[in-house]
Amino acid sequence: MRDLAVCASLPMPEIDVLEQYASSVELPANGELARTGQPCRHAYSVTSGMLRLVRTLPDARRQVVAFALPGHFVGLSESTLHRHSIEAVVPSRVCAFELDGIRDLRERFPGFEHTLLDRACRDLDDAHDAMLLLARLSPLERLASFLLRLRKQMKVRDDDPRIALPMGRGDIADHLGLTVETVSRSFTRLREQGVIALPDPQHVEILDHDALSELASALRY
Amino acid sequence: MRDLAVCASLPMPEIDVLEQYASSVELPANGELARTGQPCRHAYSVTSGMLRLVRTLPDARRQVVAFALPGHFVGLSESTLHRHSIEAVVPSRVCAFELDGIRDLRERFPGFEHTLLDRACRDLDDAHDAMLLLARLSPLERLASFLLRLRKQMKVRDDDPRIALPMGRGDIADHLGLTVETVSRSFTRLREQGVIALPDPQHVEILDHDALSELASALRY
DNA sequence: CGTCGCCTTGAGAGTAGTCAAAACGGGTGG
DNA sequence: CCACCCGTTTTGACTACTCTCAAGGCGACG
Repeated sequence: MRDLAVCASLPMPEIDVLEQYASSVELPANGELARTGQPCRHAYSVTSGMLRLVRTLPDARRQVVAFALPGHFVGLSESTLHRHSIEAVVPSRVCAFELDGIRDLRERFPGFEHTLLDRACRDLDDAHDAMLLLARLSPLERLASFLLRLRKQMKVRDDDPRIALPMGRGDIADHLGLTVETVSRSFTRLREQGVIALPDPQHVEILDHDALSELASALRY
Repeated sequence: MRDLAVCASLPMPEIDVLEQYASSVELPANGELARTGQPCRHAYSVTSGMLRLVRTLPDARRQVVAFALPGHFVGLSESTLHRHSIEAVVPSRVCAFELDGIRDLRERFPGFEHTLLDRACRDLDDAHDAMLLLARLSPLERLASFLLRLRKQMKVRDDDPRIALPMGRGDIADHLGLTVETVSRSFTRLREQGVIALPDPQHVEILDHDALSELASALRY
């Protein structure tokens, strides 16, 4: 509990308070943590695994608004209803906080609010990056940007060229505003150009980091 | 000063404190308030007019991340460098706050932080809406969504069918991830279908609100 | 060994982009 | 008052790219 990133700003006694409102949740792959339209009851901190935030249109068009890795905090919103579903990409563990508790702590402990605001600002910057990506980048550039961002978020050693892709091609497509086919073709093209290797569909190995960065020029991570 | 939306949560004495850090800035049309890459020194509250937040790629591809109307608060970021330019769409007046002052007040007055967090959450929700729009909507749907959102933000009377478009077609295109030509053609198509009227390029009149809402189905404002 | 789901590859169609030119409007100077 | 110029918007013809539809490969699991 005290290892959670959101708690970094809290002194011990406050962590105990927060703990009263917290519960650990185990999710299988594709398990649903929240559904669009439901009232917001909890906010979540990812402990292990990976979540996806998904907005779906009536006609099944889908947008994966973000992937949440361990350390990420999700679920705060101005709205009282969930604006997107929250689902597990792979078996995951999250820490669920009752919003009442969050509110309570926000009021009683300014440093906590401060931490949340910082994170919100970062998420906002990320969302703006994503907007540029979706609006103006080619499929190849989108994929390159995505790979580099994922690599950075995974916090792998700088000299490790391997990236694990826990999510399927469909999730990547719906995150990058493309179709599965185009994502697949883009992977293939990067491989053919010698920029990456694909030992298997869930693993990428960066062969030419400069070329990849060049493609992702728009969004430097 | 005390009319500014960000001050709503502040009691009188605090407003006086904030005022010490504040200065009013007048901007001509297309005037620059901040430039990408510059260190962040101020945050801004829009008093009158309209701002645009712009990210530009080296090869001149542009993305208007957001338009800011009176009441909007812009400039908070995790980063110490501006991630986008801030420019006036039309002659505008803004209230500039030194970030030091903001930081100061954030620490000393929790309610202020709370207000900022709420606004950040709303901005984040908006950005997520924009992502879905950019990733999955057709040009016509994008334009319909844009018009309805703008109308809502302008806070016009519900029965007033007129919408003013202070920004040019280029800005709209770069906001919706399209080209000027496609934006123009989309306007024309909406007009031909009797959904809107275009008394002049800067003014839209909604003739068939239901049809427009239907097109914007994805994003209800 | 066969089935199922996911990923990849292929061929064709449709949509938005590109390039080019014409309309429109506002402002300036004759 | 009119002529001209410039920037913006609109329209048109064509191209190219991504999506769609369809089939084939591959691995996991029973």
